[in-house]
Amino acid sequence: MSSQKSTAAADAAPDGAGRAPKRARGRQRVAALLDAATLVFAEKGYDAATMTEIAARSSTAIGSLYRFFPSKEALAEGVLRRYGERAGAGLDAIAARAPDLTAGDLVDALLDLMMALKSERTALKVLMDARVDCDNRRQYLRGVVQGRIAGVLSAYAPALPADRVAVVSVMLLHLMKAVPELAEEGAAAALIAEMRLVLRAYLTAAVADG
Amino acid sequence: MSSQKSTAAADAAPDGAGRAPKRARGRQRVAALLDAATLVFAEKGYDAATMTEIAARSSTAIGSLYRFFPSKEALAEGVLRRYGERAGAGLDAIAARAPDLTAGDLVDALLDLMMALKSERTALKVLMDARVDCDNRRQYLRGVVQGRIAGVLSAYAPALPADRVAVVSVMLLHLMKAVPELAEEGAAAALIAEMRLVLRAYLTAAVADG
Amino acid sequence: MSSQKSTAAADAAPDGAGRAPKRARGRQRVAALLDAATLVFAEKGYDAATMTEIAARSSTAIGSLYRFFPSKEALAEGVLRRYGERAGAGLDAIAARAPDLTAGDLVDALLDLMMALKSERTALKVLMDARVDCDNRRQYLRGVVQGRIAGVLSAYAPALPADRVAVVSVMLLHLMKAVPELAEEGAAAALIAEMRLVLRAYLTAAVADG
Amino acid sequence: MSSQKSTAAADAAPDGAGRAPKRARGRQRVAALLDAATLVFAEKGYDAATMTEIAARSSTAIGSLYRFFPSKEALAEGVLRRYGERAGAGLDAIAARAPDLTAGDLVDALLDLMMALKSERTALKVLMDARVDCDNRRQYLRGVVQGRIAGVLSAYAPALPADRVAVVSVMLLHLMKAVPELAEEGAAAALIAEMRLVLRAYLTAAVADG
DNA sequence: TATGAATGAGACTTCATTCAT
DNA sequence: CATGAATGAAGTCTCATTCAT
Repeated sequence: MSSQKSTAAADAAPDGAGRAPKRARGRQRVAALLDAATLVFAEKGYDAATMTEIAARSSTAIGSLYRFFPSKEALAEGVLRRYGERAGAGLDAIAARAPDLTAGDLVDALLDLMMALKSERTALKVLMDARVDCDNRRQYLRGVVQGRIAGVLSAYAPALPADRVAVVSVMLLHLMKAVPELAEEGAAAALIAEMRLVLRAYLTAAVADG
Repeated sequence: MSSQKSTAAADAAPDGAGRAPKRARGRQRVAALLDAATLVFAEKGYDAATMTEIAARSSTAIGSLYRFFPSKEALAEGVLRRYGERAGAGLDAIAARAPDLTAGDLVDALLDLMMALKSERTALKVLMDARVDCDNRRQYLRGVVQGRIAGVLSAYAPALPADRVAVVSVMLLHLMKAVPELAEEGAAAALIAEMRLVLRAYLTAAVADG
Repeated sequence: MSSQKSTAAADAAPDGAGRAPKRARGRQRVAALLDAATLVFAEKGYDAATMTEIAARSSTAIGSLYRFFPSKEALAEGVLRRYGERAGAGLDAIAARAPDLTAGDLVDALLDLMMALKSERTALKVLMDARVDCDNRRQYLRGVVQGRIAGVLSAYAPALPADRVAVVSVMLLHLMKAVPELAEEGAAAALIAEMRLVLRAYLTAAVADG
Repeated sequence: MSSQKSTAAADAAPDGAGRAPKRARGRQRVAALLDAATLVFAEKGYDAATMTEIAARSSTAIGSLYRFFPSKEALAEGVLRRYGERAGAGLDAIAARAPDLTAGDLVDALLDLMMALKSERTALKVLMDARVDCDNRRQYLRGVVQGRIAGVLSAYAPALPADRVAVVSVMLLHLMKAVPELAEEGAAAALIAEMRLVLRAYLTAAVADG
């Protein structure tokens, strides 16, 4: 609103309202870059994906891509981080409702979340498999998501002892990882339904035993 | 009886006894190459793995690697094929014993096989995800292993209707895929035990329902 | 008038005058690459010529060479194409003057053109012999040059029947091909003079007979 | 005739008659190798021709090829040398008959020889263009053939002064070089006939002038 | 002596990253 | 700050040549 003077004479108003649009534009750009990166990583794999294609897919100059993400690894990290945020938010939302859910509803909620993040999951798998930022990022993400699932589980079954929560939540995460792949098999619907049974049976048994 | 060939692929000399050593050395070399390739693919991923490193790890000149596997893709196919053979053989052996096994024993047998193939499984995952020989080999392997699992299931529960066998065996495969990853987590032993529970519960329920 | 661009391809900036320098530099770079390629192909032959040397000779990074010519074959095609353009232009110019020339003058003009293109001719020979882009480019070039010579001949001797034009122009082309090689022999001057005699005699006889 | 004992017990009679068959076999082998080499060089060009293919085409083990020709360059030199011998012999034969021939007959004889050596000429061209054994062999061959043509010319026209013989024979060689290429054009027959005219006209004029 | 598996230098090509404009 | 041409390290693959059998 306040300025289209994108090229010259833009160095007034150092902070307050002047740079807001700039920052907003930056955010949009970052989002577009992450979208494109997620897409291309998922399609081609980490190594085969090229920075040039990612830039092109988001209509960004390659130089600008490097301004926001100073390396391919940083870009991958960005994709991973955003996934972590989204998955975390989804899991937190489920955790909030967990106390009032039946086992079946809880499983449905988790499966729905998984399906919603399906495209990002593919990119995620590729990036985790690529030996990129192996230890730092991987640990982090694992921790974030794992911890959130533990949170959901605790909220759902407050009586479950901590050691069981740890084991069961890891198992739940691993079981849910299979969902996006099942969704690509021939009989996707039947398999997802079957997975719902598996999860519900496991969850019920785990909570009862605990 | 007369040989010390310790490595693998040990169907001994059915040839004219003339230049057995030559062929034997070739087989050893191929096995060493596949071992190294499996290792490096698992460590680095398909693209990041370099033919040079695979050659070096098996103490082979790069030219010799290319004599046996004329391209990186062919090498990946070799790794996949060998995995298919080993997994197939293991599953067939289990299928033979299946009629006499309890659910718990069957699950144990499957888990043991999975653990035995653990290192190869990691390479397998990477190679299946890589956009290599996508359709031909992937379909084939999937078919071979999937079919073998269906065979095991049929042998174990002959009364299970065909459509259930199909769905349940796909689900079993996907569940077992998680095993190698679980084995790399912190509390590996507890997680494997937990997976045993999951599988036994699912298998029992599936057979009872069917 | 305002420019020092000494190299070639000097059809000056018909663009929007905005980023002329960028395009001009590209043109210069392409010209330098083609010059170096022509030289190296001529010296070493197609296969023995290395992209690395061609890049080095034109003070270009290997990556830049590949930006302009995405493969060795494309580079060879570029060399061929430029030769075709230059030879075509030269022959067209001769055709325009042909009606007013004596046989001797016409032969001189053709020989002069041949000598002017001498260095490119050597590269051309090598590239035509190489089993590269065999059919497409080869046919094309042959057609362009052959057709232009036929044009010169028709302009010079309009009464010559079409079938004779075809045969005679092919023969002229083949005779002229020997010129660059003669120029590298010991007694170059004498041989060129001799070739002038051969051509004049043949041309005169052919036109008279026809 | 004297022995079929090709495998064993052939090490008696160290020199005289015993090793004759061995030597004969060697000669055959060399001839087969040169034939294959000529063929493959002509087909693929010097660089693209592989020692392995040349060995295979002559049913020779690669190691044996290297026993007779210790390098690819040596093999090329062998091909060139044999061509020189054959062309030299042919030209000598023509020289012997030259005094009794008309210009037309002489040209016919030369063209016939050229056509007879056509396949070898192709290999020759490829090898001369490849910058192999550039100076030594090339000079040699050029000298041998050039000298022989000069011999033919002197025999045909004893009155021609030496300096003219030199120039005319070089020109004749260069004109004849075009023959194999003309033979591959569309209207081969017409072009060969045309070339006969060119050569006869040039030869007649040169002898008359001289 | 014949054989052909083994060797490794070096070619073509790609692409992450930089920096002049 | 944006742009995208330029850079060069590194990867896959070939093939002349050697040498153990």
